[in-house]
Amino acid sequence: MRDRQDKPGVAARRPLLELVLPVLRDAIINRTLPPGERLSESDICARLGISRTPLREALRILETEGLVTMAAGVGAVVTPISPPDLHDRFDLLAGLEAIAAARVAGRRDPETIRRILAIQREMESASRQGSREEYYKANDRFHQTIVEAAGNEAVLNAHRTTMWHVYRIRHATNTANPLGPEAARHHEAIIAAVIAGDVDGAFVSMRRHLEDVSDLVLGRPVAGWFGATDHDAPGAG
Amino acid sequence: MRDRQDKPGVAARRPLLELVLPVLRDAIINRTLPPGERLSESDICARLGISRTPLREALRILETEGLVTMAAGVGAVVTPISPPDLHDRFDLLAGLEAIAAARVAGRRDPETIRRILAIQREMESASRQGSREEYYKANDRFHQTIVEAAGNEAVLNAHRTTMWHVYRIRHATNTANPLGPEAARHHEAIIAAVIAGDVDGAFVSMRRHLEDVSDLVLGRPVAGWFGATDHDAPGAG
DNA sequence: TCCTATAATATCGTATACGAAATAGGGGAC
DNA sequence: GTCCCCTATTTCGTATACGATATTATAGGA
Repeated sequence: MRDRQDKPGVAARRPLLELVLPVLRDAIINRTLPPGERLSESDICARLGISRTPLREALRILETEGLVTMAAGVGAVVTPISPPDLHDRFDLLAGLEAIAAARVAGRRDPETIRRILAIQREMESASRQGSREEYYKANDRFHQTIVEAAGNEAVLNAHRTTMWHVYRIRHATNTANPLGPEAARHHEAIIAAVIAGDVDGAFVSMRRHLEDVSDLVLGRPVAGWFGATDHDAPGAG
Repeated sequence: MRDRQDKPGVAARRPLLELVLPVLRDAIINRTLPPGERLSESDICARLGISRTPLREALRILETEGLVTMAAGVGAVVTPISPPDLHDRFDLLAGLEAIAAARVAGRRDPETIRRILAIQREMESASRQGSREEYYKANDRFHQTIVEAAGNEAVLNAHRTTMWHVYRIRHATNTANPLGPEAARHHEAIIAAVIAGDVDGAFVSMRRHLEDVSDLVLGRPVAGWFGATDHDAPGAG
């Protein structure tokens, strides 16, 4: 624990919170800490080699982000996954990306458009080659690029937080849902609106696209969604 | 400090955090703690009669909400007000309420429509009587009702957090900007779309309305906006 | 007079300690 | 055999303590 930089020269003064928070967050997102898992403070402290003070600050932040649920006197739990909650978050995502798309359309920044078109070509290429992995990565970049290009910190933050919740169910949906050609057509509509500077068009087409994705993803529940309960353990039934 | 409920009967077990967080948040929103104010932990602890442990948890939450800015080793500061940041947040607000309006339009719940129309009449009445106070209150209810009626927890949360930032500049804008007749016309368009079940129409008209409000509010900076700095003290210049 | 370096002070980050509530386990009554 | 109650242990909420860093004040020199 005492192995922080002894030289306070360049990059010293890193609160343990900043070390611990991403670790916990990543563990929750990638299901190392599965939904419903009880988070014993002493256990985590021992595992991470820190005291409870910075850990509790991290838990409070995760609670604010919705990744952890805390009950007074009882403790912290990795927020269980609930389809209604996810539906709400996808809706929120639609609003966030719609605003971003509208802004990008309003700007018509050539560099941004160039980048989006390049990603579009990557998606087409991946689609032709049947490379699902590449396709999904490019798809992520497509959305991420638009949100970043909007240049709105508040939207970007809300988007990031929302995506953490989406990522948490990715492992179950990525392979399950072949959201290929429809998505490509939607993307074309969005891109066309952006290039044309059609603000309302970009706004509406992005919302519609994400609502379709939401229906596609949430309309097909996958085993394991409800988190670690005893009666749907892997291999059971 | 030892005056918590001795009877653990009904509503015991209230962490100090839950007591302190709203107090600090309200103080920031209503400018009892003005933008830029340094938040000395020991001072606040003494004033509130608590120890630093729950206070720091509250500060971390406020930091996540964007109301407080913390620098490692330096401490907490009430986040200064910045027009670009506010612009971003108004944009976010537009996306959130647009999604809410779209959902409300999709539902066409009679009770919700009835309520919205009632608020609309209140606004007209207040407008005729020139009662600015009543008008603004009804206006708040109009937006709040739509967001709540959407029934989306994620959107509601994001909206609440965003509104805290908006409230913080209310005192400066409420009296300064006569957003009367234009807003009324916008509201009519939104209501019409909701009643007609026109999802896209509600989505777009709500966004447009809030962008106009944003331009109106942020296009006219008011003294005091940049918070407590020495060189723009009241009466100066 | 202004700048710099050094020392004193205040404040932060983290660890630990303590009281209280919740949970778990065992024994007894029905 | 089942249910309930009581006790023991764990875990949480909060306070306090300590080392380290940032800030401020002070004194010296240019």
